[in-house]
This record gives sequence, structure tokens and C-alpha cells, in this order.
Amino acid sequence: MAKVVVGLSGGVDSAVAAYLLKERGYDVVGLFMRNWVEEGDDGACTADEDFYDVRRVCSVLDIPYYGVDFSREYYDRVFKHFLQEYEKGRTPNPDVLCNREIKFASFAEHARKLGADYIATGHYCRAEEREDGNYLLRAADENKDQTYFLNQVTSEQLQNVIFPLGDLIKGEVREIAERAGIPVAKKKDSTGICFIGERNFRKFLSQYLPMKEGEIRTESGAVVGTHRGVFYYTLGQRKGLGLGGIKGGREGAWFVIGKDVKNNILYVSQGDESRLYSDIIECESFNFIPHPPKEEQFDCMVRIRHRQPLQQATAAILPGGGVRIKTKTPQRAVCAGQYAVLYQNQICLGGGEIK
RNA sequence: GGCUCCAUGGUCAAGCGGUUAAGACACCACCCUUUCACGGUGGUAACAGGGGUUCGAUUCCCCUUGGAGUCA
Repeated sequence: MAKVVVGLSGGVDSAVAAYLLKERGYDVVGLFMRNWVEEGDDGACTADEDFYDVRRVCSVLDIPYYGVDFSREYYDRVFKHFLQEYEKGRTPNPDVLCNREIKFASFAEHARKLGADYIATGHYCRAEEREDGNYLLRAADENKDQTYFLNQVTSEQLQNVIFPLGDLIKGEVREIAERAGIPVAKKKDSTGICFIGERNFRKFLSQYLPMKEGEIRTESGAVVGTHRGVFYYTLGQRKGLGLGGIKGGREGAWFVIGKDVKNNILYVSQGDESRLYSDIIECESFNFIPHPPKEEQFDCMVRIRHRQPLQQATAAILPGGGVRIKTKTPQRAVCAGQYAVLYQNQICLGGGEIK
């Protein structure tokens, strides 16, 4: 009987993934990761609660489980980079790295040590093994598709990986959980940075990057306010600027349109977001799954944020390994540090960090 | 100092004797969401103070206070 180690988070999705694998006859083992030690905004340690839920789930499913602590690895390989990026004024995406560095690396290694033939997670996506490598495919549930977060994993990392939820939609997953008597069937989906959770983001970041007040200016140079640290804001952001109407100003909300990290100046615009739009997206390196397409230039779909509707585009592979993407329609707030992820039909071609 | 103008929520800004005193932005809550954001719904919040005139004053008059401009 093949042995599968399933990453259990304490939520419905991974619980149902484990359940389905067991139904299919696998020898299922649960593995809970603790990657962050600090407590959340409300003072509660969500990791403790989640592990408690994991134990309940495993009890009902009657499977063994383990816990493992990768907080050191998480800090070194994900969070450090995350902070460095913010210091540069960029907008990193830790969850993308978390998948590449932790879930499909540290976790996978640990699972192999536990004797796993396969590893599995509750991700909404599909993997398909073909002659030329492992492909990453979009989930049947378009609304929950999580391939965006998996754009940095490699074909090798997808080897012997099972995504039991890939063909299901969320509602079905909850129904299955109900029928199976899984205690977290109605548990709310988690949000916020994976393993860290929902936070007051500025407050959270200020624990690592000290506040540093500076001017908020318009494009023409007029000072219209004060910010608390230019790296707490991201391109296209509206909330948290605290700017109201000004004499002679137009109606409409204020948006961040630029950052001058060196001089700690935040540039904003009121009621005019045209400066946020661009149809060129450049990546210095790109992870193709399983390998680059044969043509150097090809049509595809792209998204620059999780859950953004796919956009028509043309991509060109550059000599140095980078990729230049031109979208059919201009995209709002193309943020350096986020990932541009390409698709062709159901296939996720991979992604690259935006320059 | 003289003269003139202005004074509505956190900000901008409608109102021009009888209104539940608009709206926008901010802020807050909720929703959405395994990043950061965007977005959606809803909510809190004002007539500077004191006198008049009037059946009735945010609206008219006077004073005080606080701003702006202007003239030796």
C-alpha cells in the first residue's frame, strides 16, 4: 500500500484531501507544520488552535499524524527575503516562496524521511505527469484556483505529488467534509500570509521595518500629507493614506502611484489612476513548468495577482532567461516583487518575479 | 491699525427662512481573499460662540473669536 504524507493545516481543504486519499486506499499520514511562532493580533496562537484541529481531524479519519517545526527555515528562506524586498520598496509575495522553499522542499524532504511514496496538499490545482515532465494545471474550481501561488515550483518538485482537490469545487469539498464528519467542515477559510495569518499589515511590518515619516506628494510636487514609511505602501494602494479633499482638488480617492525610497517620498494621485496602468511586464528570470516552450515568443494568458481574471498577452523569452510580457490591455498596478504567471488553457506555464 | 471678504462633519464641498443639513474623500465595520493590494456593502461624523429680527433661522442683522486679502 502506497504511503502518502498529507500536509494538514487544520482547515477543511487539507482535511478533505486526507480523507479522499484514505478512501482511495492509500496509507495516509498527516503532517502539521508550524512555521511561525509569534501570536496573532488578537493574542491567540493560531498555530496551537490549528494543531488542535489537526488532531481532531486525524482522530476522526483514524490516521496517524506528526508535527514539525520549520520556523527557522521559513524565516531564513522566505521571511528574510520578504523583509529585504520591502526595504527596497518592492511588494514581495511570501506565499509564492513559501511553496517553493517550504511546502515543496522542507516539508517534502521531511515527508520522504517519514517514508512517503507521495506527498499531498489541499491546494486547488492539478498536476499531470507527461513524458517531458510534470505539468501544473488549473483547478476545476476557477474561483479557488491556487496555481498562482505555485508558479515557482519545478517539475521535479511536482514529482509524486497529489492534489486531491484539483477536480472539486469548494462547495463539494465542504459537503464531503460534512458527510465524513470532519469537525472543521464549517471552519472559515484562512487568509493573510500563510502560517502568519491575517494581520494589521502596517503594524506587523513596523515590528521589522521601523516607521519613518515622510512627505506625500502629488506628481507635480505639491506636498499633500504625511506617510509613516514609504515601504508600508504598495503601488495602487488607496487605504491608509488619510487624504481627504483639498482646495481646488478634484473628487475621488487618492492612490499611490509611485515611491521614492531613497528620499522617503510617497507619490499619489487623486481621481486619476491612469499612471498606474502599463501593458509591459518584465521578469528578470522565469520558472517554466516543466520547461520553456519551444517558441521564443508565444501567445498566452497572464495574471499579476492571485485571483485576477486572466489577461490576454504575448510573452517573449529574453536571452538572459528573462521574460517580457505585453498584455493586450493595460494592467493596473504592476508591482515589482509580485509574480507574473502565465497560462495556456489549463496549463500554468510558471511565473517570474516582476522587475 | 483702517477697510473688505470668509466661517457647514477629520478634509474638500452643496445649501441661499421651513430640508431626515447633499455629495466626495478620509476613517470604522463587514464581505471578498492563503501575499500586498484593488473591489463591494454599510456605518460614525457638521451648521465657531453669543445676541437679535421672524410664527420659524444653517440661511437675514449685530458683537466676539478665528482665518484670508488689501491700504498707509
